[in-house]
Amino acid sequence: MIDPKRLRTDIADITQALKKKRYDLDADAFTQLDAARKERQIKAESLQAERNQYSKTMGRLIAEAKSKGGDIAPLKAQGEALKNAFIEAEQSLHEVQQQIEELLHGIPNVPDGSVPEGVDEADNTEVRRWGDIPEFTFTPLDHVDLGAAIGGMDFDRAAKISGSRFVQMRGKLALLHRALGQFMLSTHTLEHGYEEVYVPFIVNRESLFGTGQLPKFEEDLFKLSDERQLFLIPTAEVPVTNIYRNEIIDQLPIKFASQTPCFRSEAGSYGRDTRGMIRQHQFDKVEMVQFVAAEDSWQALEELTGHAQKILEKLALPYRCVTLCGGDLGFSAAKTYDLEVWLPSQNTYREISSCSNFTDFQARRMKTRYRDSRTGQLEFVHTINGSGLAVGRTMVAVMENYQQADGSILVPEVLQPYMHGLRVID
RNA sequence: GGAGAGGUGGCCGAGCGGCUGAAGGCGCACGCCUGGAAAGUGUGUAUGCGUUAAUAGCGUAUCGAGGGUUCGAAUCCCUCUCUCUCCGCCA
Repeated sequence: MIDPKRLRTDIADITQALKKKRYDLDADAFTQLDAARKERQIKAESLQAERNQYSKTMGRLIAEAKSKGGDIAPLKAQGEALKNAFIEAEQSLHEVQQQIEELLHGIPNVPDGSVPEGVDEADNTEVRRWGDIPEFTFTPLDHVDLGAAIGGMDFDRAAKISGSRFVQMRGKLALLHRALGQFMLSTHTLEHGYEEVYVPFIVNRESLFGTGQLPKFEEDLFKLSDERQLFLIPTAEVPVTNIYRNEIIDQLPIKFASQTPCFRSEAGSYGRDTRGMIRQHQFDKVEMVQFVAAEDSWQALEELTGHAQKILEKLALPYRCVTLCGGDLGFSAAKTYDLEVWLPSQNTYREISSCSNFTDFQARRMKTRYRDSRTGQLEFVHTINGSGLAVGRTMVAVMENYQQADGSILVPEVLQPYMHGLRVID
């Protein structure tokens, strides 16, 4: 959520900045609503003050009236009149407050100045490339064909069990999948200073509101039919970030890493990536989440992106890093780097990690604060998160980049300890 | 699933219709004391919102959440939620 105070004082600047995100802020509507809010709030609060004042003297007045044998009905009637006047003012205040809130909840985070202009992913700007694109003396297969040849990657049976966009794996491929997750988690905890967390995979509306998936993006989520309004997590970002919802953190920074399954309805992407494991309703992901002081978040974003890159580098997978342009940037993010891994079968780079600085946007929604050591004031923390990495897509990348002419797959050296020393999958 | 008990400030814990943003204690901060420290002692110690030049005042809200009764609710009533105890069931 954007700071409403900032919206009052800098609305022109914010409106301009949000254009980059292709969001059209109705500044006049906000200004009018806020003026109405101010007027009504002053009125309601002064009526309430009057009423409080009156109620305080009531005990004495009633006692006096009674001792003189007087009638206390008029005293009560006056109190009642004050109450009714207040209730009316309060209702009218609530109306505007609700409208303002609705507007506020739908405004995306303001993109950072360094975010490039643009409408979609074609306008993302490349920051760096790493690794050499492998050259094959044969025509490389994609992971689906490789999986079929090896055996143990079964989309048909997954469809029978569940439907489209699911996979079932067995044997060495299931092991490879597990090894990848373990390798990532171990690297982040042992080398990058993250603490491992295990979290619920089912969350409530408040948590999804906190990180920004709700109220706008409900159709992307799997919702449980149960009356409690629970949802399957689309990313570990939701439960992990919400660990500190409604709390004051006393020690920053905090760095968490967590492996979870992620569930996405993929509504609106019907024709895209229908083949293979690239776009599934369920996939595993290792997520890194940092809570930092406001002044540290930009550095933390660079650091966290580096941690994700490190995984790709250890796996010797060629990748590039791009800065998302305004139009491609998510609702809650102020800036996002995507890491894209090389996929030989597609002869292109595909997203495998997304690392973002949310500044105080999520913290404001979650009411997650810390005490600034210099001013002693409570401030909203900044949150940063990123995939480190999407396990399913990493598996695709390993299979395709490490394939050999005979259809077997070499196991990257760093994974071998996690795979009982296995060097080749065939 | 059945029966019961409870959620009050950073923590513990009183309060059970007006004088309570909330006793008392612990913790914390600052001062005094001390050669220094401990002990002792004094003072202070929530947050949001509004107004404002102001982190000064003033107003308003908050005692798990939401609703209700009342002139007035932390205190009474209802719903929800979470925690604990006992029984049942169970990975």
